[in-house]
Amino acid sequence: MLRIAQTLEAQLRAAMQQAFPEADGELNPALGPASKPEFGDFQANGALALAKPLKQAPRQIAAAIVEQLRNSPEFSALAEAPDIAGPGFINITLKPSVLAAEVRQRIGDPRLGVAAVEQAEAPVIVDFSSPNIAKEMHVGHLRSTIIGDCLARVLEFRGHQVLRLNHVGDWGTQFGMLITHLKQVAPEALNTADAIDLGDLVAFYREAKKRFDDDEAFQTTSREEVVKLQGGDATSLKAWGLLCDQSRREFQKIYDRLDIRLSERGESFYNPQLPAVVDDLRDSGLLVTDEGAGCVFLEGVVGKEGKPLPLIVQKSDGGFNYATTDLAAIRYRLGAAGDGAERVIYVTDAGQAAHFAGVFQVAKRAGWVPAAASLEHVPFGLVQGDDGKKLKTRAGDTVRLKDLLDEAVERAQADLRRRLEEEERQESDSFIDQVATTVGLAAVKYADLSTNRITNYQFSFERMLALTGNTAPYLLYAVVRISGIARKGGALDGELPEQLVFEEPQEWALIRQLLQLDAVISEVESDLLPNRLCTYLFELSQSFNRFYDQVPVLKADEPMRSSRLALCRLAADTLKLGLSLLGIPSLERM
RNA sequence: GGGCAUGUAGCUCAGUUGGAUAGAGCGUCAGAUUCCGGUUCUGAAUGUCGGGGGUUCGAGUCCCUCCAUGCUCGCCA
Repeated sequence: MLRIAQTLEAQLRAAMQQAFPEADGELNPALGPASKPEFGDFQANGALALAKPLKQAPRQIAAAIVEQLRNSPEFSALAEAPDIAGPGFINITLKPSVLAAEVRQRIGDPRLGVAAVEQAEAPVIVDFSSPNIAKEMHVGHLRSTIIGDCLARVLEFRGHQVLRLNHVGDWGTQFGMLITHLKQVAPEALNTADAIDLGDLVAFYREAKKRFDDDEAFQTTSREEVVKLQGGDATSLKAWGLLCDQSRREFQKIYDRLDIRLSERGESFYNPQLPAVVDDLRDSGLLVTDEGAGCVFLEGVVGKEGKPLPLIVQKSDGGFNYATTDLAAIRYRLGAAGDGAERVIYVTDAGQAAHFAGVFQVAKRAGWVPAAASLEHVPFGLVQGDDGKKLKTRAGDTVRLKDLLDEAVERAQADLRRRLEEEERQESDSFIDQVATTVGLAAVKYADLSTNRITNYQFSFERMLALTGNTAPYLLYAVVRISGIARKGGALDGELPEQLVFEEPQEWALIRQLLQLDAVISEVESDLLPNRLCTYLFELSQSFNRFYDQVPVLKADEPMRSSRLALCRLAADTLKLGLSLLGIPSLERM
């Protein structure tokens, strides 16, 4: 309905201009969706803002605008006569014939009325997931991976050329630590593939980190090891390559399971560009050496004792750090010699907000950000347990992502088996496996996506797997119900009747909901808030269930039967598309 | 101490450029079922939108202040 909204907006603007030519320039219809169904489809609040400059009562202004609209044949073709309500709202209700025509247009359309961007222009980069090599993926990677994938899917569906980049932590101090430690305790791991398994590697990593924190000599050796690696030392590079390969295969198992596609381009990719980044900063006069480190002092950010806060781009030992890498990445991603992107989206936890603000500022001051390009940090909150604290295992360890997904699927399966028993249903093991896997993983994804990402999020298997409420199972069930109608003889892809006939309020409510899809997707595209899409799909499911409960489909007479089947088809297609944009596959039965 | 974020019903959370009587789910209570999968639907109760001030015709939304919680503050990422 975006197209209709745009048309109405233009008509309202013209009506305002005709009614109040003297107020030209500040006329804004303030058109939005109606705040309640009883107010119609749209409401225009523009009359209220004009009260002061025009020195007239807002209702009087609204009346003058409505008068113009009534005289407009173009407006009358779209909408009923508008109402004036409250202090001066103009309520607009679309004609049933217009809504029915919109429905008809969407049926069978693979894009369901969602426009694609004009041209495949410069790419959009979504930087997400980004685990660290030599570590297992844990609950801390969950949100970035799921949210980033969803945003990428939405942008891709809109027709953007999306680069899904996995900025893995495959470089830096951590490798110095790990390689130094392994040289001493498990040297075979540094020249033989898979000499030790990943679980052990993680344990070694923990030990190395502990030594690094406690032992100054070890710290120095580790730093030297980093410099060797960054300098291209053959032995170090080989060891590094082996560790990366091993981790990469483990990550891929998780990505395959979650159906997530990513192109790996780790921190190491930017290594050759780091000296040039610092040189550029020096040439542009931004670089200051302070306490032996290469710094760019940030504008508008004050640290302790009123001193400006530096962004360190070269450590006093000559090494580079993550700020340097992130700057190199920006330069490469936005630069014509690199990706030439127009928008770069970083999906990382909110704790890094200050870091990105600093890096973005320096990149802009260095002139690496073209006017048309944008850098956006998409922050999200912590995953917390039921106790409101950071999620941990009972033993107090970090929760491995694999274990978390396993448990979700196991719980979904136990729940399914119990229900099958209660209902005395017989299903094959492969059916049970497939449904439990889909439901379990869908529940994890949906629970994460359905809350506003900025706040912390309380993780609860029980809540996310619940069959009622705003959960993945509830949405999946709505799709299953429609499939049920198809199985019982309702050909969903049958010929459309000459005229679609709708007469029940539940049908109109469902139609209005269905026609919101394009507006919701465009909102997610700009605000990068997947929970808006979730809310929409949940409300759509509710509208459908109300319709399903109160309006018979298969038993109805023609032409209502065909019209209702068409609504079912559009509802199923919309739900399936919406779920797929969340990264969730649908089921025929469950 | 500085910066950023958060604070909305018993619980988990929505609330889109400031707009009509602040919403939903869960839970609670009361109902519905000859019917396409009841994993459903209908209805009820529940609020100092953290406190206080301000701007405005109008504030959960913007500004100031205070309180609480979390994150962060120079060589990890």
